[in-house]
Amino acid sequence: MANAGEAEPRGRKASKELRRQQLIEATIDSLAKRGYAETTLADVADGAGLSRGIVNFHFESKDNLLVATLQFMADEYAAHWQQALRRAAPDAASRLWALVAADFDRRACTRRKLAAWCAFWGEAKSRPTYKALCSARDERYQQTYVGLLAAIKTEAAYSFDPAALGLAICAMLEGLWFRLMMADGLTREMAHAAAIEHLITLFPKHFTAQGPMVRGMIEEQPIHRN
Amino acid sequence: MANAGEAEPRGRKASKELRRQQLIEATIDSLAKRGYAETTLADVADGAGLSRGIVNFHFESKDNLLVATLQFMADEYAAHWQQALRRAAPDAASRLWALVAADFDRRACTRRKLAAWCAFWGEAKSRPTYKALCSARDERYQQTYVGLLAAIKTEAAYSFDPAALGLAICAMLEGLWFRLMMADGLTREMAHAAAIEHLITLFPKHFTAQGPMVRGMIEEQPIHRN
DNA sequence: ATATTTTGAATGACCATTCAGCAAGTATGT
DNA sequence: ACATACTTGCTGAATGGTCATTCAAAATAT
Repeated sequence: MANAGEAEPRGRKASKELRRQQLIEATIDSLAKRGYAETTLADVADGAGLSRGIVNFHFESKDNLLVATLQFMADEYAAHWQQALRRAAPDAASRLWALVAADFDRRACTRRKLAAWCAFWGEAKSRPTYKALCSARDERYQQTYVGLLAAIKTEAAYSFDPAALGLAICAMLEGLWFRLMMADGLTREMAHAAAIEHLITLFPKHFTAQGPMVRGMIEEQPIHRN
Repeated sequence: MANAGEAEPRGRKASKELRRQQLIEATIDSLAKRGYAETTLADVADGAGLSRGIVNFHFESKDNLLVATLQFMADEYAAHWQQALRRAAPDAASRLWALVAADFDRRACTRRKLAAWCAFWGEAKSRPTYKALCSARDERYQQTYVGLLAAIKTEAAYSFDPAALGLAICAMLEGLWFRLMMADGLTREMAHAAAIEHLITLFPKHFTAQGPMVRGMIEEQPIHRN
């Protein structure tokens, strides 16, 4: 393993781990460009600038490569929103706001990544391995929302059901990602704005267009974030 | 063409149109069971109980069959929600309620259909024909929502942006369909309940758990629908 | 020298598409 | 009624192309 902080060796000296990562990136490219059904090992190898047999050497099979790719994207996504959560102010409103912002962050929400997610989603229903990976991704995420919504509910006189709203909000965020793929005129910023508009309308006591209100400061100055 | 109301002829005498429909249904079955990438003409033909060459005889190519299938599903979906709209009471709240109910209606929202939609969605980004058909489906639907939301807004003192909320609500409904595929414990009824919970929380002056309130009757008895 | 990584041609499986022929129906003539 | 020619729907074996996978040899490391 190369020392952290130093550049990895290139060319032949590339470590096994680096080569695998490189092939995973090429796979995401191919999925985004050609879709799941049209993604071939030849295309992945070409994308990585390597020869035809390389994937089977490092991953044994095409299927392994695809699973590893999905695994990587799921891990990366989880790390991203969990970091956003840690960095947010500790109150529920701020955390909720940060989670939504993370979903439309420039790093997470690229055409390339969305298209790759989309490709896996399409196959997930009929491939138990994909389905399990996608479900695991969603479940923890949704539970986090439900927890935050429950906290928000106790802070003000709302009467919603946190479990139902959590499901609906997660579905909305996923749906917005999806529409970013499908609708041509829709931008990341517009989708984020729609999600925010939604939060504000749902929880007028916690959010304004400027951001979340912090408990104890309600009716005072709203805090602007991001 | 057979007389309306009479049974179509079977076997050899089946009309061209009936045969095409039969093959489209078999295609939806195959997409739902095996996913897009694994759907073969042999599987479709077997599913229809016909021979291997049959699809090329009636549709020229696999691609034509898939486009015809997507077209059929899109038309059917549009007819379904438009009928729900016509049958609803004329006020905006009732119409909105009816649209949401239509999305989770037993006829429209079957595992089979959802899975087939899902299969197409996964490929839509990289296939312009699919993308155009899916987008056309979504656009009119979303515009209908935006119109109803604008009407609701004028009826009461809300301050939301109808365009943004319309987008978000459509995304939520699509996302819920999606989750019905992915999350194992989720039922049609639960998803519908989550969508309703959402409407109630967004527009407390128009909806209760019992249904939409009709203008002029507000603060009186809510009307129960469906 | 030995081990590891990479190459790229060969292999074999799978699958869409083609098409010659068969079967079932329909029209016309006797 | 029957026979004949013609049309249409259907079949399934053959074809050719694409692609994952294998592997012997080559290149590069230690």
